[in-house]
Amino acid sequence: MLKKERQAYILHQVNLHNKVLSSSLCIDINVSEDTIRRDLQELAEEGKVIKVHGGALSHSFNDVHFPSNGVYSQHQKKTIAQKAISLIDNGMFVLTSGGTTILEMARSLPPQLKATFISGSIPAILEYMHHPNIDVILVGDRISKNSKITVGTEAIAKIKQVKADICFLGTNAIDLQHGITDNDWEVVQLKKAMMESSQKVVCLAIAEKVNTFQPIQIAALEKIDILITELPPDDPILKPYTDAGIKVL
Amino acid sequence: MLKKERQAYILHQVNLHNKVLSSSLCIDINVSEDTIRRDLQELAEEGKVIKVHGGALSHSFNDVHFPSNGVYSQHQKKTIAQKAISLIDNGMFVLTSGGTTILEMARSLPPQLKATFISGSIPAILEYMHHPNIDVILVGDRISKNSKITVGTEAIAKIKQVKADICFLGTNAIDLQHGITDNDWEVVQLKKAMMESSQKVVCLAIAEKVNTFQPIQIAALEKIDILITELPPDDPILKPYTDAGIKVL
DNA sequence: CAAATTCCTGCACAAAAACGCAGAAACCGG
DNA sequence: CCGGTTTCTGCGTTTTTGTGCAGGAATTTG
Repeated sequence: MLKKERQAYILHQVNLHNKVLSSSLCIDINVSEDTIRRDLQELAEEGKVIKVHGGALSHSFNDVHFPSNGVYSQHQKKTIAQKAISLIDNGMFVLTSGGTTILEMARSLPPQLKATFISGSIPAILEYMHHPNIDVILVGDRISKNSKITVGTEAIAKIKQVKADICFLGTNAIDLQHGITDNDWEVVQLKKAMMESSQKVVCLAIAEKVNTFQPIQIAALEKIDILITELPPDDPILKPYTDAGIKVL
Repeated sequence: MLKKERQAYILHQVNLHNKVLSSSLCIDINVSEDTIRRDLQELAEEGKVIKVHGGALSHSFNDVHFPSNGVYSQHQKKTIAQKAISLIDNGMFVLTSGGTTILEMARSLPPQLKATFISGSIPAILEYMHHPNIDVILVGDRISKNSKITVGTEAIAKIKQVKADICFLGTNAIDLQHGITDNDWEVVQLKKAMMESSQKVVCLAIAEKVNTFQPIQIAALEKIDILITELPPDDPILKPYTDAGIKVL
């Protein structure tokens, strides 16, 4: 990996997460801690980041508010993202839906991962594009402006042509009775197609979405292989899902 | 293998993968590392790539690309954008390529315009998405990270299905002898398809691109209907194009 | 205040760049 | 066809750059 490339990656991470730990960086990129420190020092001299003990901060972080946590339950989503990423191996074909949890996953992908990601979500695609080693396939069709993903028969047809290894669904609602449900007809059609085109189906859901439901059903519980929340797998809330044969992480 | 040939290959690799290692290049092409370095140096001096220790990077890495022209030439591009927009009427189907000039046009679209825009350029799509009255169709396929547009046979096939009213091409080089030319093979294929699918073909080019050429031809001059630059239509530089039957704005 | 990180300095080693040079190929004007 | 020039390429050698490692100093944290 080239020096500039590495620094671009660091900068990207800093701008996304507002902070970065040199320890986690040197695991991600797989270089010595010294190299990371030298990179951070250079970036700091160019005024791109603010160097602090143990890592670096984004410049915008210096300003007023303290946005990272709380508001969008970002911390929980990061936990979920980490678990999800452990399921991805080099060379895989990965289908993803849209949504903020998926976005968090996209941002946290380790840079040395080589895989092919397929999606119709514009924000997710933007993240995948920044990644140095990921091939990106964009599913085309009409764009739904409020969900920022491509929807329509063309998109569904394209997804059906794919045979992906794994599929990650940002989940708006899941419960025992209705399975996974959502409130946008077109998004539901897409997610159905994605599930059919994948060997494994993984649902990402923050705990507050568990045991809630929405008007339209995407699929019954049996169709789900893995469920990921920010809670430990043995949390009592998740027990019924484990009992239903779903692997819970 | 000829020098020019080699450099075109290098450029293509950079445009595809965003980076090249000089070590891998000299294995691929089977020349000494010195030759590669000299090629990279030349390309860097022409501003085609950014040379770094160990290889070269595409411009999209460096945050802002200053195209030899100190001030971004944004003013010229705004002028071009205004002229281009005057060609769009309500209800039209509009095909657009990528590039900064197209982007400037996308930003300047009047909010009451109701039309359908079709493109594979991610930055352009982002602009269209923000527009209140425009329907956006995204052409899907593999994403070229450097040019940030979708490329590949799927994308071309989709474009060929379209019958658009007008097509706007961001133009890298145009001259009397070679017509419009470019340096990325995959982008060239796309632009060709777009021209064939449109009733009218409009080229947007800042004046410094006029009377220059690149290795790969997109189309001869005769295929162009309208040429837009920031200069007044009667500027002597543009006279030969008017004589060739092109409408110049 | 004590333990654990993290940071800095100097150093060593490897990879890549720069430089000068020489042989080979292409070009060109008689 | 030919001798001279230019361009291109590859090979050593030297210089620079990038990276990791070991130690001691500085800092955070409990």
